[in-house]
Amino acid sequence: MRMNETPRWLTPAEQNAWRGFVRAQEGLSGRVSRHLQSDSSLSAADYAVLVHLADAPGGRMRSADLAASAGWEKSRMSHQVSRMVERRLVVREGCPEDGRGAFGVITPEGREMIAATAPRHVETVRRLFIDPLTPEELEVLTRVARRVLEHLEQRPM
Amino acid sequence: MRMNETPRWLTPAEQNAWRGFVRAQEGLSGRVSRHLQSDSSLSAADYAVLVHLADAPGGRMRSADLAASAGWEKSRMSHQVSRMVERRLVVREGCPEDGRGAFGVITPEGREMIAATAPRHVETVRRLFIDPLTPEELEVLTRVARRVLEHLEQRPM
DNA sequence: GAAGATTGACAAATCAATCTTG
DNA sequence: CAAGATTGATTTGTCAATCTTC
Repeated sequence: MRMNETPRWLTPAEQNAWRGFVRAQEGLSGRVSRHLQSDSSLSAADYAVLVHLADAPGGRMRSADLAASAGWEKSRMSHQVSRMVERRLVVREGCPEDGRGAFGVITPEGREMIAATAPRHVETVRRLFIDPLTPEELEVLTRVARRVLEHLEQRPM
Repeated sequence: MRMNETPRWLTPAEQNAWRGFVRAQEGLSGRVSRHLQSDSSLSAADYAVLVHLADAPGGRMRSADLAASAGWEKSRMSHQVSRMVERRLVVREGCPEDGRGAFGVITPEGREMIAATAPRHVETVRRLFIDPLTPEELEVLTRVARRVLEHLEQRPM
């Protein structure tokens, strides 16, 4: 358990990177969510689900795929979809080939909602995230994100 | 309201940057939280509060400062502190100069907790976040985070 | 019994409303 | 009545347990 080794503390620069990274994303997501909510009564979670479904062929996806595409736990997606079903943004349908499977399917109301919301949402993201950064910074960020995500996937738990 | 302008959609590269940024941070924070939780029964939020208090003179901070230092809403911090008071990690104390004010003060138990937890936590952050990135990337990330945060602060709401 | 998915109980975050002192 | 802070109601997320089909 290596209890008696001196830990390698983070340098101030490393701390700034870590805390800044976390806080910048939390701040951004929070702000974007509030804009979304007040413009459209959609949460960021609602929006994410609708985007993925709208892009999918037939407006439908298997639960597990939908969860994976958003990077969420299955149970989180299931709760989310349940709430969206109540608001008629989505419906559930069984899977003919595999009786265990289930589809989430976007409704016409869901499509209307996202069509009406997307333009302002995109503007918000552009204004708060894209605009203040240079193209090079965006590129680095993309690389970094990909690397971090791959690294996480390689390490189970 | 500019309803009939065609919105400037995000390019694929811009989408990747935005989604990647959000997902990388969510993935990282989630993983780090779970490590923390299983190692120590502290949540990431608990840890953040304890770190700030432990660093502060007298192990104490005014509620508003504590909230600001974590970048949280006051009410979130208040709920968080209440839960931590129940677990004896923190106590509340009144402010002599200003009767409205309140301090959060770390307890000896709180200090023990964080001292015991910090080494493994730091290792986790290093392994998952610092190690897979180059120093240049960390630097860019820090700059980007600072810029984004400043940009957010300038725009109220 | 394992895969696919949902449920229920609980913990945490958000928002508006409230309380108290200046 | 404004500032500092907390509370309560509601929504959202997490974890373990369950249900059903393969």
